[in-house]
Amino acid sequence: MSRATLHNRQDSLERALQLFWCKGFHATSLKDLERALDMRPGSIYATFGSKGQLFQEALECYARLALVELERTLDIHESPLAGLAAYLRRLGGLRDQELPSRACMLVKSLLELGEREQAARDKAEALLAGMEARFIERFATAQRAGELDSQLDPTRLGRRLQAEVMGLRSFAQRDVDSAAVHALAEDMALSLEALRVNSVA
Amino acid sequence: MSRATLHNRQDSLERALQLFWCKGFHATSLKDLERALDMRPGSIYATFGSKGQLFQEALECYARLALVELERTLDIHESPLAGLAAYLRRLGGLRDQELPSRACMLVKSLLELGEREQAARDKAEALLAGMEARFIERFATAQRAGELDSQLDPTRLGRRLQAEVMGLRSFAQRDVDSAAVHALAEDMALSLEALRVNSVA
DNA sequence: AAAAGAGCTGAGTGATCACTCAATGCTATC
DNA sequence: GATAGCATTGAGTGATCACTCAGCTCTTTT
Repeated sequence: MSRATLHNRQDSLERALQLFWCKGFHATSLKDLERALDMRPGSIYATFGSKGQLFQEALECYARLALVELERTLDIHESPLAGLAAYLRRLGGLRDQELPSRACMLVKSLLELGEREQAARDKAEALLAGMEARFIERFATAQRAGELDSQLDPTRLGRRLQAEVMGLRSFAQRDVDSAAVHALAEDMALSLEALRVNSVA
Repeated sequence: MSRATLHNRQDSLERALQLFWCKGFHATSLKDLERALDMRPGSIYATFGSKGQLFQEALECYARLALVELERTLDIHESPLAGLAAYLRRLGGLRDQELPSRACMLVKSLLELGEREQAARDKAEALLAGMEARFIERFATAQRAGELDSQLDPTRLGRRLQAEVMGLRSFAQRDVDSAAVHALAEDMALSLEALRVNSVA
């Protein structure tokens, strides 16, 4: 019966993600979205409901991709601590990649959104909590594996790491050269590796 | 001859700063500013030129206040490293104060502004570079005072500290309780103090 | 080929955006 | 009290905002 959809939903979502990640919520207009998705307003609203709902879906899509990326990096390292350090070093290459923004979209949203966009704000908040939880989990694993002093608190370490990532990525958004970002990531990775029990060296 | 000005310029600027810091550039409308400054559009434009120029002045005002605050904290500590650690610990109390935002306005601006607001973006960029320079300077002083290993690079340490502050303040913007922010700041302060040569402990 | 049901279109909605300017208000000087 | 001159006003500018919906197009079913 029905007409076939012209646009793939996931593909449209990823295009919207690029835009929102790059320009933020407020600076992205429906005109921008129409252009990027090659869709007319009616189709956008029929598919995604509203600009706010589309943004929230984009946030979820972003966090999903970010988590996959994190997981992939962690998986190729047997040692939990080495995996987390590798994740930091990967972020050191932020300025070398072609990305919509060097900064984390969740942090951008957390800082940009106000009470009027409460739902999206809550979504960003929740997704950040999810990332934090993953970090904490990994530190707990490291502790069970004996890589980490049993007196250290995985929760504090996880939050610390999240703050480091937030700082690293915000710093990378500055107009600094690639080497400075690499050096910063390296310093952070070294600090993290210094937590290893048999590396008091 | 002329009529006396009704509004104190600096006072108006600080009101605008509150608004911009809280809501960001895009989400702050002229209606909001008219209300907060108790000025009609004509007066605002006669005094500040445009929304963008007013924002830039607010950025400068913010950075001036932030630098004074940093300087005050550094001044009451003889040891450069102790001063920087105290600055971090002060930021640990972010959630306990009544502020427009826990996050740094310069970082918020850096993440929010795009090419269309290039001038304000450049301003935020420059002011962040100024803060970084102050951090680096202090690490260099610590090194000359023998508090810091001569092999360490004050520039890298300064950038690292700026990234830590960015991360701490962004993290504080999350919906976490005050204790978590205090703990995070404490952990960062301890890391910084661990750089002291005679504290290998 | 007709009908039915879905997706798509794009001109148009009222609201709000940043901003302007002719008129007016106020004060200091003569 | 008249004049000069800057500060202030606020209704109004065109542009853009997010969003709607009646009509159309396309595909499948009968």
